[in-house]
Amino acid sequence: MDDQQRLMHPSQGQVSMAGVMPQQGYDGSLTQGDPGDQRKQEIGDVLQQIMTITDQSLDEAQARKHTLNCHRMKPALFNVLCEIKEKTVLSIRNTQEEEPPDPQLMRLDNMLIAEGVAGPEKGGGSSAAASATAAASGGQPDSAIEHSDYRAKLAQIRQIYHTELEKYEQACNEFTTHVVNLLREQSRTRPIQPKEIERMVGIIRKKFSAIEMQLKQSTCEAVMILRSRFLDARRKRRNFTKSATEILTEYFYSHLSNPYPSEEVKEELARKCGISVSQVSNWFGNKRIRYKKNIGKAQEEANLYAAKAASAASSQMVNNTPSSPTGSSNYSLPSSQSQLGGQGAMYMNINGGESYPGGENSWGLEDSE
DNA sequence: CCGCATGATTGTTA
DNA sequence: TAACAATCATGCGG
Repeated sequence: MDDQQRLMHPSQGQVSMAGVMPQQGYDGSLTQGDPGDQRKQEIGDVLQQIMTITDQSLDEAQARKHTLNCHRMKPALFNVLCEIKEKTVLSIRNTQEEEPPDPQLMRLDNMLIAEGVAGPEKGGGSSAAASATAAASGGQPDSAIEHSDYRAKLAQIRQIYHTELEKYEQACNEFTTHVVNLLREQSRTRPIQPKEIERMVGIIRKKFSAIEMQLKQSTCEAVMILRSRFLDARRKRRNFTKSATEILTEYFYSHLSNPYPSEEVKEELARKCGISVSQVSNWFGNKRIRYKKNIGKAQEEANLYAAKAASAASSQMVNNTPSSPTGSSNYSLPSSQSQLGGQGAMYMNINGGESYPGGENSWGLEDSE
């Protein structure tokens, strides 16, 4: 409050000087003997009273203001103040310019809107979380819980953000109204142009928008942390179900010569396993690389699935191995599982103990199916 | 709690 | 652009 009052007083010092010194007498007389001195004294007193107004209690000030306003010299003095003001205000006017919107603020705004914190409500608070759960549960049952959890937290952030924003807004309005009223009140004693009030309002708004920006910034941070905690799948990695892993592994080993499922197959596998296509792609990517890295270890697993494939295929197999066109993809197993026909056998490809899966021609060029 | 398994991400490459 | 390779970060059994 005091700040604002003082802010609006910069001209007072000048006024007291400029108003008194030249002594633009109302009767034209300049520095004359007694009458001039007396007038000078009077003006000095009036100015002194104006200056001390803010230091006084309200009642006292009110009374003094009243006497000041009724003072016979008030109108004249007021005119002088206006004149001086006119000169000084010009310089103020030039200094204030419309600055472009802060890019930082725009970035924050955009992000908040993108995250659904600011801007139009996406479905409406808690019900949004519920509907999101319902929608997601069709596809990925596991992540649906995470998702709704995330939504709930986001809604929480959103609520806090809006509450705070509202608070600021209210405080800003209250403060602005207060200051405007104060200035209006003061404008009876000293010259205050509407433009100045506007400017003051602008200053207040700017201050409050700076606070708002801080709020936005911390909200953004909170959202980022939330995201990293909930949406970064790495943090919430879940192993696939046993059956899913089994399906994938089985496919992998039964297509070991070319473990690159097509998009359609990936979709099929994804559907069977209850995971996404990209997860299937990830899985095969990981599997291929890890198989290559450690064939020795993979052999155990390979044999297992080979046995499975064999038993599954045995019903259809009569005599010959169904697919052994060249030596390319079917390698015979060293010992115990030697007669595991079909594709199951080829993962035992032994090429000098080197860990490369297709020997001289690594994966991809030949397909067993 | 440690170490390995494993799903996901990131950067590079052909 | 998909695959690869390296790496991250969590899951989980001992």
